[in-house]
Amino acid sequence: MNNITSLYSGNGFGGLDKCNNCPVRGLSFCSALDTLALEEFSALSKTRSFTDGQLILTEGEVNEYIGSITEGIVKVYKLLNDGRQQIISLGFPGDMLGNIIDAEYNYFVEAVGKVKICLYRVSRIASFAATNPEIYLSILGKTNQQLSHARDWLVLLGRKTAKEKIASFLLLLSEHHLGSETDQAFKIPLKRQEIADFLGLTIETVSRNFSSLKNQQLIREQAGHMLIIVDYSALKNIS
Amino acid sequence: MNNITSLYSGNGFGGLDKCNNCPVRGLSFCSALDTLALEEFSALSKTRSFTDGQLILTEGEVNEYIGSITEGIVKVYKLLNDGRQQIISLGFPGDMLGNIIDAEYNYFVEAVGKVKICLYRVSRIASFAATNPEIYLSILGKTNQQLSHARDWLVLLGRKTAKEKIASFLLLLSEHHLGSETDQAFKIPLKRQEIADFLGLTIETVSRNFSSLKNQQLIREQAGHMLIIVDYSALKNIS
DNA sequence: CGGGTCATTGAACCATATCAAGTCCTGTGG
DNA sequence: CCACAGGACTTGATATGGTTCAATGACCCG
Repeated sequence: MNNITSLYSGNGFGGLDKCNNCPVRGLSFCSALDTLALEEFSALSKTRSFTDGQLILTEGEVNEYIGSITEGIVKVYKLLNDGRQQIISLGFPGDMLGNIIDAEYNYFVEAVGKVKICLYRVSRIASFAATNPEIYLSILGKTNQQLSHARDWLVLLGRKTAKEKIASFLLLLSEHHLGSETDQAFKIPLKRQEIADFLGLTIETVSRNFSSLKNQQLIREQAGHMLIIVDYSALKNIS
Repeated sequence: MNNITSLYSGNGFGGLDKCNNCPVRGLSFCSALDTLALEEFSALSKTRSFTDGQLILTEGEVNEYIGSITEGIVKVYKLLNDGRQQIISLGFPGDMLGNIIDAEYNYFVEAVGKVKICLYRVSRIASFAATNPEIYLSILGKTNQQLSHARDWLVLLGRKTAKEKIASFLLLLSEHHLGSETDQAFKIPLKRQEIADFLGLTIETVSRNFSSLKNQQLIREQAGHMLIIVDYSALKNIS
């Protein structure tokens, strides 16, 4: 076992330095806290790292932690009995993982590349909230955002064609500027099979539509899955 | 205009009687409040009724109210430019409508049959929460539940076949026991077109799969869209 | 009874899945 | 630095589930 539970151990160094240096300061659900509350809150956190493909949370496990992604990308997915898989969401830096409501966690969460997460015990959130109820509002905000994204994806899965799905997916990625600051190229973090599982397609259909967009000169792909959107507005129209 | 905004006017009679007689007492997000808080909270509410097909909330409107469904069913949906429609969720008694986070509301909500809703101004929730922060946790719980349902539906839309979708839909309805207490038959509240828009299918495919399930003797349909699930476990297997 | 909406059914078509090669990367060991 | 092995991706041929188009049938309400 080297999932979230077994890795939660030892003391974090806590304190405000940790938060002030945090790459997602201002994005995470903790960002709503004032300086005083943040100091107290940060003492409750532990930072953990995961490598590509590592399982972070599992369906059915006791829902003991929530976390905030500080670095990297995760995929959240569900499985059907026969192995069919649906990726439910991608988590980017600043996104919240887990929830403080359910007794059991209901999804699989897996690191896509190198990932760092700032973790809190659900039970400690409750006691912290006794004096800092605004943390609930903040978590509610993150949950509401996830709901909004999930519902957008419902429209995509239910009513969009394969090409529209691919275009929407690329635009989603481009919003998260995954490349260097200077370059418009960004890395596609998912494999074709994962893209397929995210868009409700097969790997072949994904591949064909990538090729088609390349032929239409709307995108270009470079070594190492680096993508350049050549015609942004055309892609937007398609989506 | 006779949507939610224009109908919010006049004084509710408030007080605990209202809540004690409420058909969704114990289901709604207000149920977490203790007697004292509930009395205060209920004074903020107004009850409004809607008839079949009436628009309750609109995409783009100022997000001024949240509500709790006390009677009836609503459909929450999104539209694409070209008119394609996806129903995002069905709201049943006890379910929350709207949110207290966003500045604008992002969906269309329409009454399916006769509907009653208990309404609160978002701005009043904020001031109420100053002394009763547990209301946030309660709203968070409802939001989390909606997220969970949305994610289940992502799997359905992305990875299930038409027949699996229909079976899942019928089981969803059966969980909400829409019929009389004594009878196992329940009413299908949606038209075929609406079912199609919920499941990401066409009306014809929905119809064909209903027929097929009838031929297989797994379900029966009576006058007025009353449905009987003959073989519950077979339906469960399919889903 | 008659007109409209809603639902069913049939036939043809098509977007996507499935099956099957092949090619291109990428990391590894020599 | 090259050879090679295995996985990832692409492309082609074929199959098929679901859509589309069209006609008919059932039901409800005036």
